[in-house]
Amino acid sequence: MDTAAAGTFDSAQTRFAPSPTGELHLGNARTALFNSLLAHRRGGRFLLRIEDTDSGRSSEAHTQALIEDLRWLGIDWDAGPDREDERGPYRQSQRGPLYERYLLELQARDVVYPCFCSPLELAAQRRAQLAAGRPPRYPGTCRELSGPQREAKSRHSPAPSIRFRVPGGRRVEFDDFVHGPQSFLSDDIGDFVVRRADGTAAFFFSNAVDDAHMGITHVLRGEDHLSNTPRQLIILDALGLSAPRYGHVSLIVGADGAPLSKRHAATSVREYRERGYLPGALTNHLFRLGHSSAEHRFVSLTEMAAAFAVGHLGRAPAHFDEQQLLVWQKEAVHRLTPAQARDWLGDVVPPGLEPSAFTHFIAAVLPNIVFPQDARAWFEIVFGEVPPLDVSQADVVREAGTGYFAAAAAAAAASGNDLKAIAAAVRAATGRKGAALYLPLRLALTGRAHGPELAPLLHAMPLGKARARLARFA
RNA sequence: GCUCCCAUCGUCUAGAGGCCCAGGACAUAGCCCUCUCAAGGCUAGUACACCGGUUCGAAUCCGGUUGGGAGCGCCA
Repeated sequence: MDTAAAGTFDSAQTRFAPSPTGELHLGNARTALFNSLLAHRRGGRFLLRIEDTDSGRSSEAHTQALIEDLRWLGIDWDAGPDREDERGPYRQSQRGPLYERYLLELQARDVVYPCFCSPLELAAQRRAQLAAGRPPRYPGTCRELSGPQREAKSRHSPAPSIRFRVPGGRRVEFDDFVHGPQSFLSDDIGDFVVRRADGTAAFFFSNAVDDAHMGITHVLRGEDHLSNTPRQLIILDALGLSAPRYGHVSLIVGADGAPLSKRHAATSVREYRERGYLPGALTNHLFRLGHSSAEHRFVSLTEMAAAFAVGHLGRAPAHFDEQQLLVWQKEAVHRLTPAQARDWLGDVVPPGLEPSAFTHFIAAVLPNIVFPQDARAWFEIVFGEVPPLDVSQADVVREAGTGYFAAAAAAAAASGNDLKAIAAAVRAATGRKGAALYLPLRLALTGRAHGPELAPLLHAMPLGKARARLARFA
């Protein structure tokens, strides 16, 4: 879309600014991913800023969980709450003095004013406006209070909030790097709160001030912020701070097009992690949600950064399809090294299993499993007990005959667990070939008609165990 | 209600007026390979929401309709 403008994304300073009020949501994870890719694409910096001004809803536990989940995904930041630098602190709860300073400046110029309306009054007004078919906007009750009126109010009202006096009759324009030119009328924007009654800075204010202060050049965020962007532009303008470029990606929706919720699928990174999904599966899926790339292979974050194309960010909502995620999960599983697989499987691995036995086992089984749970059955089959055959399977084995298995067991004893040698011996003894030759072997050895390739599976099996399983039917 | 965003195969998407009776990836189906499943190879089907307009020509531009989404919070 903008090959000419692509250069303007070099050395992008980006950030991910979550609010630690819950688990890392898929949509936020994608935002974090895209921002990190945008920055690391061409020598930029990516920052993590925790927006915890709402002390009631924010918690340090959530902050830690957020950091852990981002790390798990493989996303890394150049500075953040755990890696402070001169532009920090990276927790908004610790940036109060900065906000206060800017607020004082606005106060001195009468750009903001105290609002004594109570939350109850405001809620009632909103309901009334909505009921009357009008936009629910702050009616400006405290906007033009005189000095004495304010003093009178403040005597018998609790602490006021501070509102921004939105100038009338102005057109706010900006060029969204995803959606193109945008234009809003300031008359459609009500005076909004920049400081809560408890003294903390509100989102529009702290978020905009921090972006400017931290040198953020590109803000890539969800489309839910698009129509609020003018407020931040107005704030920045009043403060004389330069605004970043904004880009708004479409939201992720469920299969039915409705906002993604528990009803459709798991919505947090943590849940997928607990269900055994690999980080690469999630990042590869997210990479292609609302973003298109010529890169169709399973790729690393580094490769993603190279292939990330701002001009190919989507404007239409992207459906989250678990079936597609599953494809990446299989791919991610297939790519696991034995050591990584052992970590991934965790306590599904039988305790005390020798590393070399595990390596042989995992080489055989990995192509056939998707989740750790799938490996459990194969551990049992290879190192534990073989499951009983069902009636039709037992028929196949009986039909093969005792001579078949006598030859197989003898070959197993002589050759070790070499499928080639065993199959050759059985073929010589019975003249069987193809499925008639291999299926009874598979059934006797694994108790199942389907499964991983037989040769490597057999190779992973303890020596005496394989022979004994064949001898059962001799 | 007002403001804003969006609309191409099942899904993710390519597509910036002729290169498109629409391309790719994944999924699906069939075939091949094969001891089974998976993998791999080959083949197939499936989409420009609708209605008008502009134009020699529209998926692409304009208007409307419908449908979806967001915002209008002392949430972020």
